[in-house]
Amino acid sequence: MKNLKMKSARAAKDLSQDQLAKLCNVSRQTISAIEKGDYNPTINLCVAICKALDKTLDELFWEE
Amino acid sequence: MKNLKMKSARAAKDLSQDQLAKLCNVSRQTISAIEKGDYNPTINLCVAICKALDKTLDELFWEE
DNA sequence: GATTTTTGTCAAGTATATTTTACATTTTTC
DNA sequence: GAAAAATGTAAAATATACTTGACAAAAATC
Repeated sequence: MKNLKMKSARAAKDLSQDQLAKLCNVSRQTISAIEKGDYNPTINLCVAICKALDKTLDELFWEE
Repeated sequence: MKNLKMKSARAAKDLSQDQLAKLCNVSRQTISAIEKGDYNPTINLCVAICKALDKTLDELFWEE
């Protein structure tokens, strides 16, 4: 499913997908696919995203 | 680096690598490699491991 | 101390995360 | 409302997560 927590955390930092992608050293398409919920990123990428957005793993990638 | 938090959470549940692997539907070698810190699992696998060990992502996979 | 269970590790193969290029659509800005 | 920026998406290629099978070493059990 879509990752709206990530999308809103990115909005809160006023970053485009492309800017976030560069901060994380991945392609824009990868960021897009993760927000869209298409796939299953690696933990290292999740951590990079969290650090770029000042969030933790539980805040962005945990569901009950 | 080694994931000692995961190793000790597994010990706390008295599970072998093989038993944890079965709970997560992966091979024992994958669990071994993650504990050893050799590589970079996907977030879905991390979540499966957390649920099997009654921990959250931050507890097992977050570093400052 | 012999047996069994658990763990480390390697090599070759398969599945899939991620990239690159590219174009269309939507949203923002002037 | 035209121009620019941001996003959705698709196909083909590449990198790497993960599997399978196998053997040796270490730790636990008797």
